[in-house]
Amino acid sequence: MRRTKAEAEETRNSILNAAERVFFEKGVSTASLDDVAKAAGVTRGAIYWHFSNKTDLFLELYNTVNLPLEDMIARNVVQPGADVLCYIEKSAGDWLDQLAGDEHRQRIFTILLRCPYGEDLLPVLEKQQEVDDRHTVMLDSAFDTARSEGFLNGNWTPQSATKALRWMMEGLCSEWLLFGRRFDLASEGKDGLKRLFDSFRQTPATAEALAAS
Amino acid sequence: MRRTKAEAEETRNSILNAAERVFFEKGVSTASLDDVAKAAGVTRGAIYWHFSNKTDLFLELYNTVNLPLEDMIARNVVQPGADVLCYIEKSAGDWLDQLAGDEHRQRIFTILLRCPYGEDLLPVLEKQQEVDDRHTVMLDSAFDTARSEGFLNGNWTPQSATKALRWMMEGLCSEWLLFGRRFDLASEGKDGLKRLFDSFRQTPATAEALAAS
DNA sequence: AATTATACAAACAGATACGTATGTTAAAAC
DNA sequence: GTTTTAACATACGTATCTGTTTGTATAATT
Repeated sequence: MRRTKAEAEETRNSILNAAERVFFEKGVSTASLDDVAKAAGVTRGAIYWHFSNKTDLFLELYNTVNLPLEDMIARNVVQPGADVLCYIEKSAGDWLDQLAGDEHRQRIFTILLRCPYGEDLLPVLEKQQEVDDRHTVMLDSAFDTARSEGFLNGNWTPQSATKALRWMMEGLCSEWLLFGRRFDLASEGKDGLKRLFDSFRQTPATAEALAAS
Repeated sequence: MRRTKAEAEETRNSILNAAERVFFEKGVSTASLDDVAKAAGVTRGAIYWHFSNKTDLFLELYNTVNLPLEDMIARNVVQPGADVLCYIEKSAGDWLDQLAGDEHRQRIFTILLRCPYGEDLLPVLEKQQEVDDRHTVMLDSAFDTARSEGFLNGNWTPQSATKALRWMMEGLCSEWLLFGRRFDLASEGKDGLKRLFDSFRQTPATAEALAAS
């Protein structure tokens, strides 16, 4: 029974939504296409009509959330004049808020964390690395601006600050997502960010006091 | 052809070693018991003799490295008198050295990071959480000693320091293990630890200078 | 109005992978 | 020395899962 174009797009989306839920609950490799089909209320025929196989379905699912992901990073552009460290901190805090409030994003991230990157999903891994690398470069330059403007404490270099921030964010999100969200991501995360950025910062008073001692 | 007890234990170990390699390369869920058997130079009959199924094999594999894991944590006991922060930092650095130098441990950790914790491997996840919780408690008390002895900087609490350290370690190791060991874990990790612990520390001179300002 | 192409469902064939059952050999036990 | 039993290998049946093929009803095309 042929559906209209809009209906077809609707089933395609329902398949993607079902795949997200099923992949999240059972894992990408153990979930079968029949599981996804049943969860979407269709048969495997519909899936094979819209996607070529499970890997393709996973890649399309990844692409649906890929753009907002990169948007998130693009928002990290440095606005001249303002305190760069405050800006980076706020940017990271916003990221946490977004993740904490968006179950869709949470499921996708969890799937990506747990998925077995074996040869066929290699493009996903490479894209992840590419995004991470670009993010690292932007953070590096932002922290370098902070340093040249005298905001960065002496025992941090731009590169070390970038790494510390990235590692902390990664560990924070990993523990929250993989271990059952056992704490408040936004509040505890932003508290940690505040303390870390306080150690990044160097108030003029402190600098003078240290120089005088 | 019945083997002697020592030979049987040998094949059992070879199966565990093969399982470690195969699970690491192909992922736990996609790897078949026949893959493990071929890698070990035996048939599936041998595996089913020594283990009841794949989940059991995985659990046994997990148990073989579980003891050294907990040893690592037990080494974190607080030695009174010495600088507690230095002790924690050295302990974390030692952990990184161990991981960087032990491919066996690297493979196990990677398997644990990527494995799909779905119902049957739930005990593994729970044990991980239990170990993590004990580790957190020990770190909390250690940082609290540091605070009561005046070593901890004012903008860090014992709990926040514990979390920052744990998140940084987790993010550091995750990125190194899951993304192809693209940097030097020991040197970069210990450098990050040094800077983080410098921000934990509060030298008497700094404290006085701050109080005078 | 007849034809065609679309959007699926249903059926089919092939390949694994699993668990078990059975066979086989040599070490232990007696 | 015979029996037993441990330590596997081999063979078997079965349940998925996958990819393809075929069927089919209806929207779109003409």
